[in-house]
Amino acid sequence: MARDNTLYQRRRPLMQAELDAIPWFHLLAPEERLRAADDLKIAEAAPGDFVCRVGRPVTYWFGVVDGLLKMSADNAQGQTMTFTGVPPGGWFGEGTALKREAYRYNIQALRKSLVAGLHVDTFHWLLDHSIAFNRFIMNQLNERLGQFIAAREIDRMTNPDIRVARSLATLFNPALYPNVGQVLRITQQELAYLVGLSRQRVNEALTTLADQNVIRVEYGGLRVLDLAALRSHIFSRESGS
DNA sequence: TCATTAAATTGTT
DNA sequence: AACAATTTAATGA
Repeated sequence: MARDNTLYQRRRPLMQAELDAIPWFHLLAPEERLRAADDLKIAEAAPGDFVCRVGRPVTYWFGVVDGLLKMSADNAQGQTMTFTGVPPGGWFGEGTALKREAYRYNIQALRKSLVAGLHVDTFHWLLDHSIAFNRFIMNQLNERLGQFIAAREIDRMTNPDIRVARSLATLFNPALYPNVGQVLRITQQELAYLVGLSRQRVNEALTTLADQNVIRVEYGGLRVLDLAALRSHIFSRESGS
């Protein structure tokens, strides 16, 4: 498909407000910021557009400025397995960028999104020059490792309510997605795609979670009231057991 | 700014 | 999967 080329064609430099939406940018020293800002590109991705594909050589380290992306991979049986969503403020691909290898997963826009890219060479330059940037990357790798382990656990769970809750918890991870805050812009349909359930079942799970004051359902988004409960609470659909 | 209309999203069967 | 109800976004006076 010619679809992922459009991302290249529409890219442009970032505006100040978009730079402010990059969590690691303000960690840099002035001269490092100049270099980063000079290299950073941004492009709009339409729903279904690929930001990167499995097997392609790494050219950029990507981040979500606005919108919502889906991280997935195809297993040996040819089925698509979704790892996680990437909400605003999330940066990904540092593992493969570090090794200059090929992408190990597909990243696809779930809705119209603004995606920023930092060239791998600049990524390495920042690693060589900024301790703060190194700390950011280290923390990022550590958090994501935890996420992947959690994702495996989620996959083994049968209870849809818990699956939805845990998946939501990863999206509300403040370390990885600092721009999400208390309210995550995501439709129930989009969440259904991420979790692998029907929209109806997701709607039912969200209602249950809302009844327990763990979240609040809003139009076009969700507000988290109790993140710890989202991560760990055992939900019983029956009345007080 | 307000009223009307279309589109998107949600709640329910 | 389909439908109605609700919320938001877009349009134009």
